[in-house]
Amino acid sequence: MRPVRVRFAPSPTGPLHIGGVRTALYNYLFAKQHQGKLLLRIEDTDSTRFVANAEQYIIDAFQWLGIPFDEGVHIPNEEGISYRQSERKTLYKKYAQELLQKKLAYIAFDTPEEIEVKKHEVANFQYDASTRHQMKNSMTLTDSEVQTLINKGEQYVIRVRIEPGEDINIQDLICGNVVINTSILDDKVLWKSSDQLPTYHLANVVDDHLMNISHVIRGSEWLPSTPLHILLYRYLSWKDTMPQFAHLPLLLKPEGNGKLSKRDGDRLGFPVFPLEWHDPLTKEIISGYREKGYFPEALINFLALLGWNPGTEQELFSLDELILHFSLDRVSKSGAKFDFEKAKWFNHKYLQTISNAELADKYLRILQSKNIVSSKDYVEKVVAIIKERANFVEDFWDTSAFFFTRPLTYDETVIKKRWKENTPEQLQIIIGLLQSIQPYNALKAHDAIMQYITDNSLNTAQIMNCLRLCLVGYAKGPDLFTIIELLGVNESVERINIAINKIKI
RNA sequence: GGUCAGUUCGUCUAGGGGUUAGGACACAAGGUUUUCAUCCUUGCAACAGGGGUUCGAUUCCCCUACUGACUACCA
Repeated sequence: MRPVRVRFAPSPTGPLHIGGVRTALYNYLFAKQHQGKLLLRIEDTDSTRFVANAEQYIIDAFQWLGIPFDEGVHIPNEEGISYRQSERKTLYKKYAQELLQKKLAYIAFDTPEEIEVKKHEVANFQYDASTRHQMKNSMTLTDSEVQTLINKGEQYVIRVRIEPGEDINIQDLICGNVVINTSILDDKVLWKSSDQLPTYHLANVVDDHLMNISHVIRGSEWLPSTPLHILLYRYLSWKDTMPQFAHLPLLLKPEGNGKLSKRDGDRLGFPVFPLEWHDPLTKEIISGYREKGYFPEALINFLALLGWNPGTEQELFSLDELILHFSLDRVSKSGAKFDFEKAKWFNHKYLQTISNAELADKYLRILQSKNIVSSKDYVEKVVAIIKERANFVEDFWDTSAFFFTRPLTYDETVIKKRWKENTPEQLQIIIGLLQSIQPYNALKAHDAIMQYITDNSLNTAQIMNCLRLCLVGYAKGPDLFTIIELLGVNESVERINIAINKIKI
């Protein structure tokens, strides 16, 4: 079997879409599984849609995701090969010429406007074998007429010549056998004189051939144009080394129907891009998974299972496990709706596996931005008891702010329910208990307070909730005795005193 | 309009001629807890419709419906 070489070939027209991330991921998994190579090629043959930051964004995104490429636009190589199509433009013309010589392509002078007119005149007009004789091209003009027009500086395109009536068989690794008849194909433009650039179809086939691509794994929107690509491989006498195709199902909107699009994310409140995108033109900032607090491993795990499954009940996979288990024949044929809740669950699972030290470092940065000074040791202890209730590091503050700042208000409903006339004096006794325990820790505090409650036949829930109210400000959160320990005796006592003074019934 | 493809719980999916159609997310209930979460347990919930083939179809075939992609000098 020939060495596996696959590519991810985005067009730098904007931020990398999450569907593109999945396509790249599947390419990566497939490549690694077969000890193959993954290439990053930039398909920037449409100068009109070029967006300045897009290429760097794509590179940064994969850097963050931890998907490395073996070759690509961002990786220097000794041969001086460019992986950017705009820099390979001279290459493509040669192959267009070859097709011209073989009479498998022809020159056409019809302007876009003229074709537009034709489309209005003729219903379902298509530039193909049935109509090309009515048009202005090298099949209707003589060689000298063509030459004259070119000499005059007339712009032209090179169109592939497709003859009708042939069934083209696509042996797709995911979709199976798909047959498309050439009669429905049109004579696609391969190359344009105006900018000296090829269109996607020519550039893609030429590059895949020259780069020795063994498998083309791409979105299923390409399936309909695959017959053209197959024809091109044949026309250029590359049929023997034609890559195998695998067309991935689309990612769909979470609600309703249709392809997941950029606007869905903002409308529904979740990102559709890996990283935050700063639009150079509109100055708009669109959120990304990284900024929302997703771990790249969690996003990858989630994406991997969206359209593929191992056939077992395992759902949590490391990247290495994905490489081991991934296979194209277990990729589903139907589109998958994007389930944001499940993505959060994956992140929750990953969060639990990360060390307290590492999480503390992340949390420390958030605390810093809130001008809170704290020791790493303390933050680590806080993280240890709150991480299980969080999906994101960004959730930490909401559930643990009281570890760093004193409560400013006290939950009214808790006061109403739990705060009695004699509560202050009970709390005074608890202050005494806290000040007397040696050593000062959660266990000792627990024993002392529970002893006090049982000795005096008090209502546990009432005492505990009032105490929590003093320390936290509301009636939820982690184990109260752990809070007492972490806060320390002085802070705990201070907070109780403040609360006794502030809370009036 | 044409071509191609797809359709199993709300969502992601497993399964496949005979199954109580399995799992996960979400949701609900119960347990645990001083509280809120977590966690555990349980529950809820699906083969698009119609024809065949067959002893038997969700599974195979056909039709219909629906959905999607494509139908650019965009990728």
